[in-house]
Amino acid sequence: MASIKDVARDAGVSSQTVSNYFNNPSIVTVKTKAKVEKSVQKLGYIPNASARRLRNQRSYTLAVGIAPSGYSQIFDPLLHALVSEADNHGLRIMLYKTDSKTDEIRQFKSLVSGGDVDCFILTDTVYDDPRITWLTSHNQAFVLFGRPWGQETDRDSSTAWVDVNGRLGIADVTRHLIVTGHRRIGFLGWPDPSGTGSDRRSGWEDAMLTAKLASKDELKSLQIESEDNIRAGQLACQKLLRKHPDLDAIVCVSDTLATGAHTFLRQDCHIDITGFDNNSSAQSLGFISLEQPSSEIAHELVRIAIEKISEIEHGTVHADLQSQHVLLTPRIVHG
Amino acid sequence: MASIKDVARDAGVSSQTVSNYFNNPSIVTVKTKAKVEKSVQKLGYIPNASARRLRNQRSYTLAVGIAPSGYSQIFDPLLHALVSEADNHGLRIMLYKTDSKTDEIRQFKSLVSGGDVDCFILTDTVYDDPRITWLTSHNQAFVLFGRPWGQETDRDSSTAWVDVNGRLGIADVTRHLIVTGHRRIGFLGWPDPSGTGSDRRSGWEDAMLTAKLASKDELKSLQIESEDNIRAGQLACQKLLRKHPDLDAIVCVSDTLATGAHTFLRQDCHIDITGFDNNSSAQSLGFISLEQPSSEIAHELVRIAIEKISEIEHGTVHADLQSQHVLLTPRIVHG
DNA sequence: CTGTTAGCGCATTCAC
DNA sequence: GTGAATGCGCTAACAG
Repeated sequence: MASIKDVARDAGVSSQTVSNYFNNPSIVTVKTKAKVEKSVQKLGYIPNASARRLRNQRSYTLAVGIAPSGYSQIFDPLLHALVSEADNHGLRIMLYKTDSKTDEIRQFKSLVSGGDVDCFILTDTVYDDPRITWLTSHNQAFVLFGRPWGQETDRDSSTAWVDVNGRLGIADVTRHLIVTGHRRIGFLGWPDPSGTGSDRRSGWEDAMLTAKLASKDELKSLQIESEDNIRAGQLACQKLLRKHPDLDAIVCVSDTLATGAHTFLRQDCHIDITGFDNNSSAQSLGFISLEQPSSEIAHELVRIAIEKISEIEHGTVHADLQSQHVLLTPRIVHG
Repeated sequence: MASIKDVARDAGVSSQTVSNYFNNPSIVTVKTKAKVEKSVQKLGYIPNASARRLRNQRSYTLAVGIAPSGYSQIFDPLLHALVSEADNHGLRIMLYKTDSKTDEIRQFKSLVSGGDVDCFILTDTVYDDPRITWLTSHNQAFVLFGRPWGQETDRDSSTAWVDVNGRLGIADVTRHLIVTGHRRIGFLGWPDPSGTGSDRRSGWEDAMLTAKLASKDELKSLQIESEDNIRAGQLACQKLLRKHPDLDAIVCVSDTLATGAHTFLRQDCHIDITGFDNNSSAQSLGFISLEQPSSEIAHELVRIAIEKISEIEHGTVHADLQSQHVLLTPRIVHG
């Protein structure tokens, strides 16, 4: 509740000196600094956020959308990492609801006009996403978590994103299976169209082709699609095994499907299963999985957000475009 | 970007009139209202949040803590419901990190002194929680999600909370099993001490004792404890069945454990399983579960938050204490 | 019922 | 290097 004036009075200086102490420390005498420091400590002074925001015309907050479905793209650990990373830079994370893409744009309008948000973090974007169009045309900072899937054009190069290289991750895990003696490796994927799903699947295809463990035609037969839930995973696994009883491993596009496969096969089976996300099921059932590097994702997301905010503030595009398209590698976690 | 002055100029009135249009509409002429309305629409005016916050000394934001562990008490659907409900009342949800209870108090300090937050929503509280002590002594509004477990005293009556009646929910589901012909019903629970876990277990005990399906001693033997993960659930289920091969149903304290039990038993088995939370596993595997009423929880949480903020603002405790201790009933969801 | 005045807390000009 | 003004956008008190 103490204001800058209280500190100034207590320290026997003027309020602007206190302001300088925080915003431009280099121009304050060491002696004065000590006095201010003491008073700040004594009064527990913290600058008032609203006043600072009003004065600087910046909200110091990042907005993250949260979808109605239980399964939003923003997973729990990432949210925490984001809050933590933002905190390191004096930024806050605010949530807004995204019941639909049009509803989301209504939210943008309210948030932006109200000066509530400096930068948006979007998920689940597609090519020609109306949200991207809106934000761009309103000169509003934003970063995507997840590449915008679909036809790519030049115009995308100005759209910053951070994503996880599922293709590489799945290829890594497939290679791991190969070098540990597996030869007949199936794939349990999501139904098309799914950008993320196709990307991950191609990792398995890459590794299999390179290792000459299957022809392109055989790859088609060695994979099966399933909705992302345990029961569907169990059934798909059963179906795949009926077709290929000789499988010695199954790479799954998600931990949910891997859990389905694993629980269908039970312990006594010699078929190895891998998943993606390293959720609690992967840990407890002990199958190999790929962990999304939440901290790094958050780190990059916040870094780019700050860049974008600065770009918009100064009306420049000084940043290296490459550095705003970040592809992170998931880490293999052995059960 | 339009300010209240722009609207005033465009509408040919003073800026106060525009302010009144929003904050005290009853004192504005119908004719004037129309003019203002038109200009607001035309300019897409939205009041600047920071200015309003500074002026009114209110942040219009609720803070929700987010824990580092993947499994925070605040689950995804609740978060969405919270954002949605807050939005209905012109409130925002801000996240802050809670790496530890002491770290959390440091966050409080920063958030409160900075005027960033009007009310906190806490989870995972215990009796004599240092956070509660701090918030209370600093006259700061807060609501708990989840009762503070432990020894209860008078002093708790001023602490508002919203919780889900796990005991009643589990008793309901147990009764459902009984009336559908089950007699030997086991329980798969969490290890003590767990307030929530004990609460839920006692629901099963209630129903079993009332139905005279077991003596108090037998109840002890019909239950088993397990860490909350799938593998542990599988093992505990196995162990329980070895002791009681005649079980015809197992009530589980969580969907995770239910998933463990269900996947251990497989389809062909005649033993029914129930869980708690109605997560995606419950839905896909098709076992009975209890759904947390996220919308209601959010509704009550926000309602009480608003009450608390008003109490603190006016320095009164006008609210009915009963209405600030809300126990909601989970809903049975049949697979 | 409408318009004028003042100030929320801070930070960026300027003189000194 | 420090202190005195000014205004960010808004709204609660007044006066008209």
